[in-house]
Amino acid sequence: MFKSATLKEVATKAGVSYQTVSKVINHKANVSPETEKRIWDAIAELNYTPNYSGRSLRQQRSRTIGYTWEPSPPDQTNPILDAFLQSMFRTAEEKGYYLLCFPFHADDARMLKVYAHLWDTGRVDGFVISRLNYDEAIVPYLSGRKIPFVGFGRLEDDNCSFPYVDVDGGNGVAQAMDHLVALGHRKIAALAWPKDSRVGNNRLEGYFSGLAKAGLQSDLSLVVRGEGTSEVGFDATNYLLGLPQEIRPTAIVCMNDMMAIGAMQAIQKAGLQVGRDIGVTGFDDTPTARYLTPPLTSVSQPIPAIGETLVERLIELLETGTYPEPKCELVAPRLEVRESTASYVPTVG
Amino acid sequence: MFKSATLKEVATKAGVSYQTVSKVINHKANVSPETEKRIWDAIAELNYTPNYSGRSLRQQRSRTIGYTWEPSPPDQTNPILDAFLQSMFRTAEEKGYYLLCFPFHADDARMLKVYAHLWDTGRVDGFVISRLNYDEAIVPYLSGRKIPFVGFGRLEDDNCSFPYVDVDGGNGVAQAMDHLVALGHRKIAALAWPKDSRVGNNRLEGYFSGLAKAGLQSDLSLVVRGEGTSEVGFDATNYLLGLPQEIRPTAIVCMNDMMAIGAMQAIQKAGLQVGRDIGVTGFDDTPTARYLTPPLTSVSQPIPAIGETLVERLIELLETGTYPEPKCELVAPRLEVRESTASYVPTVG
DNA sequence: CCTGGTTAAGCGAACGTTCGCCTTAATTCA
DNA sequence: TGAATTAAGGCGAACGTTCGCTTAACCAGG
Repeated sequence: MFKSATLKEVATKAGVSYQTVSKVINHKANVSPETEKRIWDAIAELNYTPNYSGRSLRQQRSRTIGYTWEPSPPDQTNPILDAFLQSMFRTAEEKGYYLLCFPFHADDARMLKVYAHLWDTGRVDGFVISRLNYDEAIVPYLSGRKIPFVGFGRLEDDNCSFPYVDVDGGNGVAQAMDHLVALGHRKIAALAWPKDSRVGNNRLEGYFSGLAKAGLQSDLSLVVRGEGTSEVGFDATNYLLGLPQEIRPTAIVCMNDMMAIGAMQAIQKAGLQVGRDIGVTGFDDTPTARYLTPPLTSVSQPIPAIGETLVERLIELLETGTYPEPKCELVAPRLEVRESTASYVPTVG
Repeated sequence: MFKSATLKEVATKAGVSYQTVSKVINHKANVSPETEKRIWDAIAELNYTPNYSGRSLRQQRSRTIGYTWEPSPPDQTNPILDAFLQSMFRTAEEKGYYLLCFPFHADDARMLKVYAHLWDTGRVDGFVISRLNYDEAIVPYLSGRKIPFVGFGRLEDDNCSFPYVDVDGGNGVAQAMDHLVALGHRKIAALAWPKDSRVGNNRLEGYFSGLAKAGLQSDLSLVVRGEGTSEVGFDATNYLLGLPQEIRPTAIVCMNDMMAIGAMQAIQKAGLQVGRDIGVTGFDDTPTARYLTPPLTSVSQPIPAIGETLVERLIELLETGTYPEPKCELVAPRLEVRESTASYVPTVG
């Protein structure tokens, strides 16, 4: 391992004290132009790079951000992970920071220990956290210890007690509802997540507000809940298709793409055509959504922008000590209309 | 920001010098049992955690591993990313290391600068690299500077010039070929990647070796190349289905799942049944593979084991300075047989 | 000729460790 | 009894920075 040159070696070469070199590098110097040039020349010649450990020891900061996430189950792919991570890495690097990624542990106590260790050792200056759900233990822990963090997602009924950026899932689903209503649909079902999912409930609100806005009655027999898998979507849709004609839905709004995929399979298996006979919308705009037959209309989240915002805000918090305004932000997703909701022919009922 | 206690505070509390505390922590001490107990008690009471910067400054090592990867294009999902990262994080943590993840830059020179910066500043002790292709600039760079690294994947014709773990893609495709031949297929096509893809060519070798093993002639008009997207798979399959009956393939071996998906769509659009009329195999065993209709037979890579091995080897290299044996390793993938290759009825030709 | 203000740079100290050598007192052995 | 050995722990130094105070030289104004 070849060590890089140190301040002292640069100083010797330039004929100044090493502290002066430090000042020049940090643009805090009061030096003559000639001296400064000599110093910069020496730096270039020796290929000097400031040592990270020395710097962070002195400054008491690591310029490192910690992040972990709950891995997808082996039978699913996290469609946003790659873009989310890259956007955070890029933003951080631009500001001289890097991300330290650490493993997820399902055991809360174990997980908290890892957060604590990274902080106590001074390996990180703060955290980005995601997968916020009702029972999140990490938020009170970090808040209580005054450890800086920003969240991707918020807690239930949280009145902005910590800085976060979240997708307005309700808004997204409401957009899907508006779209379906405009196409002429009047009986619309929802495939929802279990009741203990905060994200799921938030999205589902858009379903009800969409109904209300269109002046439609909500019928709870048209709301089916389950884990967001394609099997659940398949089974739930079979159930919906078996309902009596007068209440059978002409469109199905799904809280994620996996359930939408299952719904489409069930519809096709029943001999119906997705889009013309029954409209289907998803949520996430998974990369595969556009390759399904027919391509799936889905709500798309601005993931790269979110990653960027999160990191920017955290760094600002770290460097100024105050929360940037607005402390909490809700960003609107966008509906990507495709053929799974095209060419619906309303029957005058 | 509450600082953790320091060695000195612990020492004061225990009534010894702070260097002695350090020795106790590092199990290098010659101290009486009573003193040791006093020290451990003080450590527990003050909740002391060794400072990371101080330690790495002194030891001249960061216990940090750098990793970056080429992000998937926005219309695709990297099916192995999540599992690969988590397996590396876990293994590293067990050994007291963490991963520093940094952004990918398409510009080689820019990318090299980031690697150099992370190394020169002492932020990382070594790297894991992936996406090895013919023109990989990073391998000679790191080798030349004697910077420790291990690779996921190897270079063309590389006689183990650096430590790596790679999937034996040819073996995987050969398994698929054996399977198809056993089912009675005699005319088998391949959907391959562009010629400049090392990974793609490696997989394709399994196609030719599979043909040879079965004593079948290879027909280059049955090998279609293109970017590994579902569109390419779709178009290529349409072409194959249009071939005259005597050479038209009864099975299609695809070098990834995306092309297999396109192939299945083209087959279904032509009114044929995947599995019974034409067999299709993929590669990657994407989580969605099992949810396609019909479920896709695909070659599955032991990703978590690879991540684990890579990190273990790198750490061993870092700590001992020598390459662990075997320096280079090729692991065999496994064929997951599903319905896309089921119930084929060979017609006596 | 002295004062006070710049300008340019030096210097000591500190951040929290680890490492190797040194000291002290007690013990052992001939 | 005196020298050699051992156990237990102290001490100085170093890793590479940054920070704040001091200093030396120079200059203009009274």
